[in-house]
Amino acid sequence: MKNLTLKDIAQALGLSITTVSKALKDYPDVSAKTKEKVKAYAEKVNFTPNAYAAFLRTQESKMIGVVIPRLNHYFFSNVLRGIMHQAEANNYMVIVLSSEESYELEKKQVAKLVKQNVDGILISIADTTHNLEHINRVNELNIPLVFFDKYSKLSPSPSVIINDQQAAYMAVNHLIARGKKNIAHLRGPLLPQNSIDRFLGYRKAIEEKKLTYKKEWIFTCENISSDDGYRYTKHILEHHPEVDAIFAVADLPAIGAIKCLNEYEIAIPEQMAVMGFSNWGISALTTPALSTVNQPGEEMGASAFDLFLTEKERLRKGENSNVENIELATDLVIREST
Amino acid sequence: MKNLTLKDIAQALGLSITTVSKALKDYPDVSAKTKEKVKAYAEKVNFTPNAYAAFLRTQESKMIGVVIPRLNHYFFSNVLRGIMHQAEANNYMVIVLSSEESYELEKKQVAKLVKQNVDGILISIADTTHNLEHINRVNELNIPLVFFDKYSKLSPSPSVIINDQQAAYMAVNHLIARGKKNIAHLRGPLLPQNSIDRFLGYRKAIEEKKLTYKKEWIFTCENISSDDGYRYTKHILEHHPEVDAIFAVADLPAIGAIKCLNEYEIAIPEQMAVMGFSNWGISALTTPALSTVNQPGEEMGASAFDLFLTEKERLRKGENSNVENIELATDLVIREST
DNA sequence: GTTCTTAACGAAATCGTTTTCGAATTATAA
DNA sequence: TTATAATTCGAAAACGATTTCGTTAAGAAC
Repeated sequence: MKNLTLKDIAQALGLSITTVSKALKDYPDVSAKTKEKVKAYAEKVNFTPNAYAAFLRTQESKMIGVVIPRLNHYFFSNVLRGIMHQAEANNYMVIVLSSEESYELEKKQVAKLVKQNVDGILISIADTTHNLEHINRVNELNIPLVFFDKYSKLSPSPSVIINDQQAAYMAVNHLIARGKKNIAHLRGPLLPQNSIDRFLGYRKAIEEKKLTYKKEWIFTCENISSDDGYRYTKHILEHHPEVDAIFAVADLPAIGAIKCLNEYEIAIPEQMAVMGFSNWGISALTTPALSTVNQPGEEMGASAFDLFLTEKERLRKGENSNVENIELATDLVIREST
Repeated sequence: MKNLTLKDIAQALGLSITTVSKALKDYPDVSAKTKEKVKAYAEKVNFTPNAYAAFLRTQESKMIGVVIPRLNHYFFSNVLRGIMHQAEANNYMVIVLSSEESYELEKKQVAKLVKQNVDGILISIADTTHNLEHINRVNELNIPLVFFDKYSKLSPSPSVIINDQQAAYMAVNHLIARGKKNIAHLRGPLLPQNSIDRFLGYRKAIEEKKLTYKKEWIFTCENISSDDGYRYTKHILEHHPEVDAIFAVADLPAIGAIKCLNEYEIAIPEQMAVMGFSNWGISALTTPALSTVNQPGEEMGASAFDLFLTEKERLRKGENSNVENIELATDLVIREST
């Protein structure tokens, strides 16, 4: 019942440990006959080599670490799913750690993964991460690192992201096409690139169509929470009655906005349209259902893992080739709120 | 920059590997002076022993495996948070795997964890798990295993759960106290214990207060999805107009119910009250906000990890003492829907 | 001076796998 | 028949930490 070792197989078959090991790895200096015999037996007793012992020789742990800003976050759950699915297909185990959107914790988690000798790190950096020393240290150690979704332009590591600016641009254009003229924006915190890009996409659409752009219509959701959305929407209703649409940096603030509008009995989308971003599972369940931008989470996770594999290969054979940066397509999900 | 070894420290300090190792682990046969010296140096160069090499000797991987039915599930995310927090405090790494509510996949994931030599397994079994051979195999291998939330009465492993029956009983009593007399129940699948218990709590409350109990008012949500809730609520409106309250097995079906009621412009809670179960983050954001039962997710995770530690200790020194089963308290969260 | 304790340290075996390098056997060529 | 090459296998040395069991040296007891 206990986990078997090469030694057990060798004894059972009257071979040496060496030969058994080589047979299982298709070394050319093992006869076809013994290979067959060994493989058949290994299959029968469900043998898999001890990962820890193997690591000691190969220095490959067959584990990757993933650092995400939050665990209970619909989008990141989907990304994780994609990562794990791909990892499984390639015989990797996944260690998931959360930075809780804290730079300090993020540093610790990365250090922990390095100490664990993971073969690579996939990371979506925290909103508060302003310094990339911890990432650079990973690079110096030649450990493959891949960004997904929230990256930093300060590091040359490969990444898989969406074009946030263009996605936001499309979303706001959709509001404009619906006849909205005074569009407020609930933006994200100042640091992360995607919150900047979504804001830029918003402004580009507004300016291109020569609509009113007002600083007073921009609100910063520090926590990207529904509460942020609720509070700012109330403020908009009370102080900026001319606003006829809200574009939020994420679904959660958008849902908070809808909650507020419902309480004030404002007709959605006639009096006020609301647009979210991310397409969380719940966004289809609000009344009215929320229009939003679909982010392909699982696809992003799978791509991130694939990028890790190519990056690992790249590092193995010198630094000649260039790192890859993948941009995934998004699409608008039009529901009842616009 | 590379990860240091005992050898490096030994050379730097002019000691043997043995002494360095023993100094770091406070062996009594090392002088206080050298202990100081070694510890100070190890601290300075940020040394931590290689986990893989250590495993080979001690057979302790300092990793635990967690199997949950779904990744993007608010409640389980919270449980995970609790587990990870406690694991971190005790220097354990966590491998998370999802069974996707499939018995077959659950078996595979457990087998994978065993092959990885995890020190223990925390598991919440899938709705479709009807056979506990895979769990029993883990027990036979003397690997500590702990159930959380969804357990099975067929295995003697320790568990941390809530009293589903009592929680449901309290929830339905609250509906009754609000003057509701014809209460329908959107129950979960037939197999998992907690869906059975919530149903039993519902029936107990109904029968105790001599209210009408009708089989036609019980609906089985196979996927515990919002869609289930939406569909059955529509059915109730069309075929059972006398029903004045709905008690759902979980928040998702309850939110589907609210969505449906809003579309039909049924007044909530006057014409129809709705009660959920779990207190998901979104349940506060619906219009009207959903009343529900709060499940202490993080606490459950932390307790599950603690149970793992005591179970490990129990196994280490023979099977004399009894396994522990912890029951956490729940509480009603009354919002606008009741 | 001899014997015995005790304190402080190290040599070496071990965990299970990988891989290098030789040895042994067989087949081929001269 | 002998020399050479090809084929198939195994011995042994890593990887890095842990732990058993000795060894050495200093001090205590006689």
